[in-house]
Amino acid sequence: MEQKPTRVRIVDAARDLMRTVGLARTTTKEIAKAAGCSEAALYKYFSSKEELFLAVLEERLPRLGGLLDTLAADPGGRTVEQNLTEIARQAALFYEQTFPVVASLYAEPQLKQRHEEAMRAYGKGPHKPVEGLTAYLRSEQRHGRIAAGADPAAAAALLLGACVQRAFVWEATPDRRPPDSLDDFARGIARTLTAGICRRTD
Amino acid sequence: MEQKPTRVRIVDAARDLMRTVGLARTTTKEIAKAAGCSEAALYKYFSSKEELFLAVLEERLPRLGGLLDTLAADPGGRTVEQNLTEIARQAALFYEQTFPVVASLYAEPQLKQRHEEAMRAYGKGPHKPVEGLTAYLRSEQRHGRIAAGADPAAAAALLLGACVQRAFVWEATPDRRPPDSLDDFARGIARTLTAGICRRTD
DNA sequence: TGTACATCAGTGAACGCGCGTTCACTGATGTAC
DNA sequence: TGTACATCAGTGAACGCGCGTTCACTGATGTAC
Repeated sequence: MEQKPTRVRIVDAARDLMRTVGLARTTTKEIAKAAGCSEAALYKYFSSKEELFLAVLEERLPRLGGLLDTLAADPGGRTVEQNLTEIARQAALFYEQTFPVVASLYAEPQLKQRHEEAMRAYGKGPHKPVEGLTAYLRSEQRHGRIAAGADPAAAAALLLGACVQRAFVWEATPDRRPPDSLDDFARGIARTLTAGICRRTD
Repeated sequence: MEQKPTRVRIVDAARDLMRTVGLARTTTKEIAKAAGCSEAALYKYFSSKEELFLAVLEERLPRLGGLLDTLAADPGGRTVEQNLTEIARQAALFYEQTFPVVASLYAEPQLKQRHEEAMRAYGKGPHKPVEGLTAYLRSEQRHGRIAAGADPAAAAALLLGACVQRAFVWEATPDRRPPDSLDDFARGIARTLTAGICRRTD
């Protein structure tokens, strides 16, 4: 059985612990134990614990950008509602993975700020999905598949907001699970967003 | 100048530090300094630092329940869109205050879990606003002011999700501020949610 | 083919600091007679 | 009115533990001649 390089094992271990026991309880001792090396080895690859955490954030958090950018360029042969359903699905999965780790940075504002600076330098960040989805909706608007008077930025905030919310609300609940399946959720919000809830006169 | 009771000063100081320097850097020494008492005094009122944090969470976090419950009982003489605009305004303010503190609990899962258990015991929790708003929308639906085929739960998730998202997305941005004013934001999402974004045939 | 040396990934044990917590104490206020 | 004692809010200084970090070291592998 092949053994992964030590650095990879360290970053993986740190990410796993951040997710399971939380940022505050993720100690160098535990990371080393989980990675199967000595604590001293951590400092051969990272100059400090903070640098290790930054590496986790930069190298082990999934992206959401791709899907949105490709859709903005080419909506494919699907309806707007179908596309929004798929976006909601992907976004909900993305935030489910990402949110607990990113949220815990609020406990360490210095780390949070360094992470944000690093993201900015690469043109990433939590505002990118909203901007990407807004761009997609605007392009649909130009093609006439979305009402001319609609507000793409508001629509993007609504859709992605619902996905973020889903990631954090239902954990605090007794059974720790959302009340509906991911597919039902995605279909429901895509449909509601496209149709609106007001009473139709026709 | 009247001096507040020591216990109040301690809890206030802890809350302020949690917000400014973050949960991880909020030490008993700093709390005592900010409250103008000795560290030993903290232990006259709380059996541990964790108990003090729980007191902050239970006694110093604002609620959102009220507005939603009263609206569900009596929508007043306003349109659905007007009510949703006001809800969005209040919710955005609420999450702006609440989110940084609650998010940081992800760094301390044990504290997070104890807090959630305490909330459950009081019938509170982050899912309450969604349920409250869903209830309000359902009552509007019964009164025929919302389309019979609409999905109140999805609509509630969209509206409140956008408010949560607003609280956490724009902090990571270079200027740390949302691109639009609170009023514009609230109006935009309420309008988009009621009207929908799809092209009308009429 | 053997030898002397260099490089490299990783370690065990220690270090010092800052943290949450506790201890023995103080000085002010209340109370019984 | 004075005295002896009890109660109470709060303190200064210390304690011990766990943490991130560093140090001197090892054993394996590569390389020059």
